[in-house]
Amino acid sequence: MARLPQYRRLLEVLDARKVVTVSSVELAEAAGVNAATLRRDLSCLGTCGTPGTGYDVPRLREMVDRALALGRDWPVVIAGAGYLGHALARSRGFNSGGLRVAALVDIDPLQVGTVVDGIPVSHLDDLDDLVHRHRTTLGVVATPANAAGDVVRRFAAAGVRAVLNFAPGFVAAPSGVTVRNVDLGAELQVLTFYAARSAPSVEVAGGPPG
Amino acid sequence: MARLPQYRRLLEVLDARKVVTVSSVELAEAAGVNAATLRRDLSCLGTCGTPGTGYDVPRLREMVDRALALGRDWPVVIAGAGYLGHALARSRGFNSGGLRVAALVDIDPLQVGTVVDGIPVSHLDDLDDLVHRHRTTLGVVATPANAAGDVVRRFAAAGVRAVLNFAPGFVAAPSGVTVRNVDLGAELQVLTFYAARSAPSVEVAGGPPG
DNA sequence: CAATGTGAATTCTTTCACAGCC
DNA sequence: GGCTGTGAAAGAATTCACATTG
Repeated sequence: MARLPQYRRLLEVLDARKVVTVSSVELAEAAGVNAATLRRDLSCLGTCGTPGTGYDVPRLREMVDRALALGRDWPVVIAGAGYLGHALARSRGFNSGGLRVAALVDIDPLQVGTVVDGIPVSHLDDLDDLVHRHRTTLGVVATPANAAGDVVRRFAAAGVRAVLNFAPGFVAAPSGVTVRNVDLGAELQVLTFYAARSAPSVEVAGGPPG
Repeated sequence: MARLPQYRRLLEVLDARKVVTVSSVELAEAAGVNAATLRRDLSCLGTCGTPGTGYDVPRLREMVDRALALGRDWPVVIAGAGYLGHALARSRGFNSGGLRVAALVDIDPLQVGTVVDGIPVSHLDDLDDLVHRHRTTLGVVATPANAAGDVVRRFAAAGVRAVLNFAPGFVAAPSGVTVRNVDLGAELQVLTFYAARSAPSVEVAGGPPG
């Protein structure tokens, strides 16, 4: 479910505030979804709430983490050490819940050999080596569009199981690999549509699973 | 439609290659969607293909641009001049088809006054002024999570019609404003789910319009 | 003949509404 | 009384299949 990370973050906040119990209505409102939708989402994780009371925050948080398979170590390799690669490497979302940016690769000689926030930048040609050495199953593409296809294939050949691609344009998934394409420019282009019509609304991006 | 920008990019590529005609099957395959889905998407723009032949690339491209209201000038203001703000300000997706990053704002004294790729970085307090001066209707939030709510409200107060929020956590839309929340960390967390189960597939992110 | 555009069917998602439990 | 979990209804999105058109 694409909404689980959203719930996870809210639970993190509640937990930090020592809130012990939360109802589906409260959590749903904070997440910007319908309460019934939230309850159905959570019911997929097994029975996790108590009727009349609500959800136990630490327990629910743990169940969400288990569903997302967080909690174990998830070393990530990012291809592309430009501004986007830097931003992702330093972001909390890529370095929490077991996720951890283990290495960056690039082809720019000025970048290769530098260290970003404690993470070394290696050459793209070392990708296979790095993936094996760090036991990496997740790759991220933050390169220009024309390099994306090649990089995804390299990730796949190295044995990565899933790739998050930020380069614009559709990249097909090599067999055995899940590829998720996120086009930041496209997100903005969709907004021009709404701004032109000016029909106010709230959206949460996240592709349908399948 | 969230897929129109995807089609737009493919048409751009075909146009550059001087391809004059394309069939729904070809275009759908390149975009990673079903041909019937593509045809229905395009039929919303009005009749634009010729049976027996296919779609005229330049003409279709123009129709997609019109549907997305591209072609006119879309000045964008980005809040947050960290690595992500830099990446977005320089990206082609934010600077094509009429879209144009006109200004950046930050609160860091080290950033304010600098120039990024020809775009000046001003102080957050000048946001209202900048939005009016550039006639901005689109805002982008690339700040830390704790600042996002405040910045969105500032954008709204300044009269922006739509905001793209990259800060994690749901930000509710002030009345009259469309807010699109994109959480890059969440995209990666969803991939852990697939990597753990290792069921290969391709996904294209993009929230359902609502 | 080849390929669009679209009713009809299918599938997926969201929401309602309420039985059951605390 | 309040709230969860879920069957059933409603609503969207996708896909099929074909009449229609160049």
